[in-house]
Amino acid sequence: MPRYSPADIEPKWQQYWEQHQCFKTPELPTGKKKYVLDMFPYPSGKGLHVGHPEGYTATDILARYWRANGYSVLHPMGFDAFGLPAEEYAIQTNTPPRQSTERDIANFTRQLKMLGFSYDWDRCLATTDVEYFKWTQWIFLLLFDTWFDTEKQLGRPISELPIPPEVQGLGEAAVARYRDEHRLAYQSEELVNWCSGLGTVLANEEVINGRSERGNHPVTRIPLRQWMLRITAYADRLANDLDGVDWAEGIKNQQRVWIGRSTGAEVDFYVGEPTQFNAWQADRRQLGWPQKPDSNCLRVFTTRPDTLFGATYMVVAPEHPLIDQLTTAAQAHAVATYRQSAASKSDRDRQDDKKSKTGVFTGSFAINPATLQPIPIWVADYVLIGYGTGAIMAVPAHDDRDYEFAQQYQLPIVAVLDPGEQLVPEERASVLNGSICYTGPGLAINSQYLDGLTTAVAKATITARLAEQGVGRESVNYKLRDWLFSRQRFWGEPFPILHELDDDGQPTGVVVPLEPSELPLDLPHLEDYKPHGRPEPPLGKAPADWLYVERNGRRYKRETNTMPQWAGSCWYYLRYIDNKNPAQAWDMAKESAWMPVDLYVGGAEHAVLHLLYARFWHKVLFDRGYVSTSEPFQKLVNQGMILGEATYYCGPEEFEQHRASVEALGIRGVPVTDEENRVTEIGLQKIVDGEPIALPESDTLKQKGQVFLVGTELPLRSRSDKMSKSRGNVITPDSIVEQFGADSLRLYEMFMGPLQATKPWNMAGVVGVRNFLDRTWRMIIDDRADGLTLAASVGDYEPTEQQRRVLHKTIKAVTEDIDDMGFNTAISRMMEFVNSYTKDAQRPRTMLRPLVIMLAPFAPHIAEELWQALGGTESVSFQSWPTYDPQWVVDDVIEVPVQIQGKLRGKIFVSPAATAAEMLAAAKADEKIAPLLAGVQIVKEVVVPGRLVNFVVKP
RNA sequence: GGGGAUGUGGCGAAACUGGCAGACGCGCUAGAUUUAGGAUCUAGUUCCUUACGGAGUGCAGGUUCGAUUCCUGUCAUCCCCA
Repeated sequence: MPRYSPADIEPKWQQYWEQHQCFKTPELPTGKKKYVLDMFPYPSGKGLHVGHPEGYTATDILARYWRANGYSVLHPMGFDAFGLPAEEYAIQTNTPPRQSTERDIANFTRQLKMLGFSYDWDRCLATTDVEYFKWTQWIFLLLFDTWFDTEKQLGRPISELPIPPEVQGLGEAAVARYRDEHRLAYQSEELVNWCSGLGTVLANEEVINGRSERGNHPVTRIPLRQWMLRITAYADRLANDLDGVDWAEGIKNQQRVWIGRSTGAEVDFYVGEPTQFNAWQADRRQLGWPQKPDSNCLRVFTTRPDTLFGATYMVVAPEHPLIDQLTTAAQAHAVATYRQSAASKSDRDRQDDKKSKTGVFTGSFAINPATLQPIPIWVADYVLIGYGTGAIMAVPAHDDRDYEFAQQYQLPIVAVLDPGEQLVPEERASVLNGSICYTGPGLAINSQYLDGLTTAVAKATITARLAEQGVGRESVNYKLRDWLFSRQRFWGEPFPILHELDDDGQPTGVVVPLEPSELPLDLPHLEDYKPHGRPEPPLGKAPADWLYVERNGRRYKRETNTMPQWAGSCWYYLRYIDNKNPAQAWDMAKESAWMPVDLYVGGAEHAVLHLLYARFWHKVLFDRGYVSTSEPFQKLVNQGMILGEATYYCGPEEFEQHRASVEALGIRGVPVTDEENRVTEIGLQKIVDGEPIALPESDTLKQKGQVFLVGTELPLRSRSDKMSKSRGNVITPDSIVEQFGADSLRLYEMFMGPLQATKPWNMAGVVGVRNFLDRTWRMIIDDRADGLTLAASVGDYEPTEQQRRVLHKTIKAVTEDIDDMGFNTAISRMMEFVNSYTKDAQRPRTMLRPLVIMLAPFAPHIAEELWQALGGTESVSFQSWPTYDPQWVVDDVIEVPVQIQGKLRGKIFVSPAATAAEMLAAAKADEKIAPLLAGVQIVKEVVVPGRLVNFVVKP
């Protein structure tokens, strides 16, 4: 086998690893352990994208490196296979989803194996495996069986929930209802984005301008019974525990923002009969703050209770339950019309600052508990039912959105805060007379007992005052909402839940969970699982023997919603630990031996949702004693996006100017327009064999620091875009492996730049790393021989000092770089080794072997082949990582720069151990430096041993 | 609009804790060798300048003997959220 031929050696070694079970992980770690995890892929029909192997190669390098350093390494892979795309695809192709999913998984598996990752494939799983989702259902039952003890900040079994005596007195059904209200998994009527065209609810992100992103169907907001998970109960712990994990600050911050904890106050505004106000006030003063507001008041949450005196009107969300009560007969029509129009807008549209605010007056008034003055109540869609209480007190002088709304509808604006010196006098005056809005802190004015207090003190003072009166209390609010956990789709985990039916077949409202022994509950076979335009899920069409269950003489109907795609990915890292266990989700001894995940690598697009949901489940499992750590992922690294190859552009004017000469070259311009349809630049394409292709780099010429189209004066710019089908710039791993080999793909993806950075693909760069592998091959193998023969220059020679230095420096640098995940620089160090050894006519075998061991994590196939050629008998994967000898990583003479006034003027050669005095003497004696120092006064001598000498001089 | 990240040759990038800017790779130039198909080897390659030399890490300042690195301001690009 003379030449390096990845097509021959790669499948050979992949087969070898599989046959010899080289990467089989022990059930329990022996000694030190590392759990190295990739975010598992969604197996789409398109196959692997070059973005996938980027993170997978990084983790594979570390897994192989840690194995070589004596760790037991758990490095598994699986598939996140439930979800809408698979189902849509199945509908389109008229295949059962399980069938198309399994085909896609098979294709992904083939592609992953082709890249030589050292996964323990025996631990592979898919969220759609019945034996897997059995335990997803089991965890759901655990969530159903858990309530959150706010005092102890702990999830506890529902059997331990204290039942208040008044509930106890109402009988068993009331107790059951009370429990249901406190479970972490509960049912509730929620407003959802319902799209009848697609026959499903949509996430907010899938709704644009009141229509579905896919298919442009109208979307309406309707209330629907949904399963919810009480993630908000864990909000504080989810936020606080971020302090203890090693994640990028940016990601932690995104999670904190998403949780969005804010402290403020809840305040009740009286909206009842004005004559009864005094009585209500007296009642409240006596009875205190009620847990649930009575119907005579409107409860708001505000982060700025200090501005209560400036609340000149109120706004309720269009979905607010009190609207009918608040709307007067005269306004009824206007309010009804408004509510209808608001129903078709998404939350996102409603919060859009660019659009003007809309609203209508309800006709009724509330009493401001601070000023005791009546203020009008409006309905407006800039207030969301899902945030806070769905109603606000509007303080137009000190809130931008309230200000804008007040301007639009001529509502009064009263300043209750003096910004003082923080604004210039004219602006300050405008704030005080209400002609501009100020949202910062200041001193309270026009606020009776608050006057003169700072914002912080005023908040505390008024909150305490309201609490005394029983009309307010301090409160914490979160932007995080409870997790809407059900979907009206077929391709998801069925809920292990039964709904009791009465004699007429109607649900009684009693909900019964399945016993764990009844799991798994598999999906039924459905001939027709397509959406039908009504909110009833497709499982409603399941055969009666699946849908209806009888037990203890009662009839039950199964839950027909399914779980969302996120469910399966919330705990897969735990199942890998013990994926074959038929009796439990995982064995706890194994769990505590392997957890936490030491390194988790994946795309930043999952920064918030997946990681937050998984952490939430993990904390519940922790509280209930099933896992040993409170956080699942110790270190998280997000790989950057890989963009398509750079394409060339020029300005529209320049293009027109050179149009004739450009077109003469067979190159055409494609205008690129902005949102307003203006041409911003011209993309360039070359016509080759009648087909337009992106302008190749070889048609460009650099000159005087600029790039021109070759043969013209047309200046070019280059840019890289995201890979997408529509741009036609998608690069597939298959084509790279076919042309260059898996080792080249792995190496290139790591050599491109730092793992976390966004990087453009460049085919020439792949050629570069392939050349490196070719050179490495020729450094060791005789590429003219027929069999696998060592090159003539390789032998059992005594290494030179230079060779030893190169090797030991390389070991040091590569080891340190891998430890910091600096894979690009680790590769460049190995390139330097090869460049150096290629020049030597005698290459000692003992020096080459460590290099091959270091190359193995990056390019495992060629490393195995070279290892064998160098006389290795077992897999290079089992070799210990080389260590360096400190005496060989320092040179005996080093070059040190000599500067005058900080400018490089000469170089001296000294021992690395040279003292400052020796370096100074050598510098002054240097033939370039000496004349420059003659006749000037040396003001200061700066010497950094082993680094540099700098003279500060005065003429 | 808010939050985050990033700006270094023609391109991808490197630079430890403030100490020779551009390692390594691509591309390009010249030469050698060979034409077995992105071949191999050697030398050069930040820009300006014939040279001496000068300038240079988005831009404008600051701190320092010395700044890609620290500070202030500013511009641009990308990502996330709204």
